[in-house]
Amino acid sequence: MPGRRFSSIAPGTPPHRPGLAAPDSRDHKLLTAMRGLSRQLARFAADVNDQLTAVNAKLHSIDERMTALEEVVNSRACVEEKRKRRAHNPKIAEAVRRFHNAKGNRKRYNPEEGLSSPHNEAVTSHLVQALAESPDLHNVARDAILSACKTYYETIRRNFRYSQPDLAAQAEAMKTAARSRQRRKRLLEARQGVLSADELDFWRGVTIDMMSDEEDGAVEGVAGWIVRPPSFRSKELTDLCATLQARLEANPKYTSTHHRRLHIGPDSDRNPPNAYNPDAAKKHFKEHLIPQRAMNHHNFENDCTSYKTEELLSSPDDTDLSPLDDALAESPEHHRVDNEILRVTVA
DNA sequence: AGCATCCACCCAGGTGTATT
DNA sequence: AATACACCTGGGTGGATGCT
Repeated sequence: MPGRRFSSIAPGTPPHRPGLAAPDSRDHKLLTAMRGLSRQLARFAADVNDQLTAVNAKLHSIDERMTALEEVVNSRACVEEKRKRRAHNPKIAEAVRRFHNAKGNRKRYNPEEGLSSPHNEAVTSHLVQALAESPDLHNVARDAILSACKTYYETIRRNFRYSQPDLAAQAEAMKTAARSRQRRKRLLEARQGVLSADELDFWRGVTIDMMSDEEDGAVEGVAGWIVRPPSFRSKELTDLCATLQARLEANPKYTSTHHRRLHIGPDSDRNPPNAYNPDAAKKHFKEHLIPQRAMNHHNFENDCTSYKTEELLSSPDDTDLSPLDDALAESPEHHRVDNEILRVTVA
């Protein structure tokens, strides 16, 4: 402990000096010394406690920063791993798109034919030839340009397919799914922003799959969101979500800039994610619904496998029932939302 | 200004099929 | 059976736009 000095009254038995003081006086001195020593010990203990608290706080802070750093590094590694298969080169892709759609370009892909049809083969050759001669891409391998052309054809082909009447419902389902996923992502980010230090440990590992769905709806003519919590979420996590949501909505800025959560809907019919961090799953899932597959460390934060296809698999009958109808048809005891708040603020 | 939403696009990965 | 390729699916991203 730097700078700390003990007083000259040393602990221990005072030296025996016969005849210099009466026994009462010696006892008094001894008591005084002991009191002083006791006070010093108390101060010393308090100092040690303070220092330990400071060290613990520092360690906690370092631990949090390390965790955050690990998450960033791991998510980068995950992205790089996933993208190994095809080089991501927006520059080439954009050049292909611009050239293909340029007013002066008369050779364009026909999405009604396959990539290897004579017409589309000719378009590909034309694009590759022209782009390879472009000053911007003169250092780029022809294979990379060819790959970008094929990819762009896929985009055109897909758009064509989704424009067909028989795929309209599927295209709509995809859009709905993407919208829902975006909403859950924003919800997760917003809640992470109001976590307190003592909630961090419990929250660690939560994914967007654990957030409620927010479906478009209306109550008594007021448009907003119908909240549908995941059926597999533990009560503890639901309670924490409620706390965080209340914290968010205590902020007028938040309430004025976010959609209104109108009504408690029935639990979401989304399936639990296929994989999750096993330790986090024990806290975040209902016991009988814990995913069996462990998510590896690399994709822990970002994997959202349960999202895939669930919205697409809903029966046609389901689509006839609006989210509000769903919500109102459900009995009140099933209505559990993140915060149990019915907030209807007329715009 | 900040947020929600839509849209276009990229691209990894899965599946089916033809070829060797 | 192994390989190559075409095609399809769907998650992620960023820009544009409209709303509060």
